[in-house]
Parts: sequence; structure tokens; C-alpha cells
Amino acid sequence: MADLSHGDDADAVNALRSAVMRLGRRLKHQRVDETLSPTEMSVLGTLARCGSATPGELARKEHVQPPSMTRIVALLEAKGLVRLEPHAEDRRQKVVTSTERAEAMLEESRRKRNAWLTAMAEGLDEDEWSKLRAAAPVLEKLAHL
Amino acid sequence: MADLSHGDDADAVNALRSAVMRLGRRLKHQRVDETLSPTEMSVLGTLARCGSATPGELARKEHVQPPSMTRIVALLEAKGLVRLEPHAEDRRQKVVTSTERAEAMLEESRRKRNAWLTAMAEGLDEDEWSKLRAAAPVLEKLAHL
DNA sequence: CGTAACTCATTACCTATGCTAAGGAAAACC
DNA sequence: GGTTTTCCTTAGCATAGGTAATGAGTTACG
Repeated sequence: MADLSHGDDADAVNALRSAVMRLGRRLKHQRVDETLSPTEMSVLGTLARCGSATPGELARKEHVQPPSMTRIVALLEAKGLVRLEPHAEDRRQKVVTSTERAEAMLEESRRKRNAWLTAMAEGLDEDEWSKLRAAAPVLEKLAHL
Repeated sequence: MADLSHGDDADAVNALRSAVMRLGRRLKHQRVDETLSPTEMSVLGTLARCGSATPGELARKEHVQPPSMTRIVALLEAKGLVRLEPHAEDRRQKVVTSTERAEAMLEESRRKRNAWLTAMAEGLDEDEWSKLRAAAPVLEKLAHL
């Protein structure tokens, strides 16, 4: 594992935490569809990546409690972005699948997000941006740990 | 500026957004002092870095609306972590200063945060961690842009 | 000067989004 | 076959943010 005991790493940790929190708050405001919360967007993204999933699986992946996921899935279904089907072998569970409409929305949202981040990146040079690009997968891994 | 038009960067942008959001959610739960919200912590951090500031300045820096900052400052004052003084030249404004107690708490919290992130970093190798460390300042810059 | 317009902080109220606790149905396990 | 466990859900609550409206203080302009 990495050694986090000396000062530079402690500083990095603090910078990371602070930046992630603030950036997260700003990203919330840049939602592509005003009627969709950040977590709802994130769920659609997860479904696009992983295909179908049960509410429980989604709750674990999004680090949210099951009751919260129940509501999120219900809202997504009401908006026609997700389909709910009975589970094949286990009748307690349900299977959540994103619709074609969700795919289209994700594509649209990707464009808008990029536009916003492009504006943000005006203030970054190529070197800074490449550091960010290199760190993106690591942050993802960390978020899933 | 960086070129965000091709696919790799679009992917990086998506990964970044998703990871920042999820990591932010998990960091919220790892608060060092249960009685302090993440934004309250962030305000104390800002004060430690920048010295005194008015509520309005803090609201802008934390990307929060003024009324929210009013409440945050009031809570911090009630906990003895912040001192409120009248502004020298402008009697509309107030000056917020962190107390010695806040400094001690920040130091304590830094230790606890590091412990948590150390546990997280168990799953990272040295290369991944160094990428993260390189990106930390860039993320901070982005968060402040 | 004095009043109009603006700015800063605050108050009051509302909403969004998460949580815990509790329940009901299906599966798994003696 | 009855008990325990697992999964989703319902109900109620807490937190943390936002908007709109208020009040006090400052600045600008006529």
C-alpha cells in the first residue's frame, strides 16, 4: 500500500478531501436535467455501465441505504427512464433496467457536462489536465473501495 | 487550455464527475466530529488558510448562499469554534475568526481523516497513490475556479 | 443635504435527499 | 415445517441546502 505517514501525503489528503467536497457541491448545480438529482444521474450511469441490477445491488454500488434506492428507482420509473421487472429466480427481488430514453438522456447530459468542464478547464494548462486524467480512474477505484 | 473534444477526455470527465460525487458522499460519513457538518469543517479549513473573513466572503468561497453561511457561522460560534466581531469600517459586515479550539480540532481531525484514507489506500498501489497526489492541487484549483 | 439605490447579514419558510425503524413476503436452513 | 435471514418497501424524521422578504448601513446622485 501507499505510505501516508509523512507530511506531504497528509497535505495531499487534506487537499483531496476539501477539493472533492467543493467540486461535488458545484457539480450538483451543473445537473444536466433539472428534474434529476445527482444520485439519480449516477444510478443511470451505473446501469449504463453494468446493465441491469437489483435495487439492493444499486444501493451498495451507490453507497446509499436500500430505502433511499427504493425511492430513487421509483422516481426514475415514473420518469420513464427505468423499467422494473420481476426477478427470474427470486420473487423478493426486482430487476432494474434503463430504457432507451435514459440512454439518450445520458448522451445529451454527457455533452452538457463536457461543455461545463471545458469552461472550467480554461483555467488549466495541458499538464494539469493530464494529471487530472491520470487520476480519474484512481478516484473511481477509491470511490468504489 | 486543455482539449476536451475527443473521446478519452470525455470519458475522463465522466469518470471524474462520478467519482467525485461518490467519494464526496462517503467522505460525508467520515466526518471527524459528529457534531460538525462537512461544510462547517470546510469553513474552518478556509479560515485556517485565509485568516479572518466576512460571512459573505465565506459564502462565496464555499459556494453556498449567504443565508446558509449565516446559519453555519452561528452554529460554529455556538460551539466556540469561531469568534464574531464587528467590522472596522463597515458596520453592516461582521468578521469571522477561528478560535484556538478550532485549530486544535482541525489538527485532531486531520489525524482521523488520515487514518480513514490510509485504510482506503490499502487498495491502492504506490503508482496510483502518486497519481492522486499529483492531481490533488489541480482538483483544488478546479474547485476554486 | 437628502433621498434613492444598493449591499450585507439575517429571518422565515420550504424542499430535497438522505437516514433509521419497522413490516411483509420470499428464500434458506436446520 | 418452523425459524431465521434476506430483500424490498413504507413511514417518519433529520439535515442541509435554497429562495423570498426584511432591516440596517453605505454609497451615489440630484
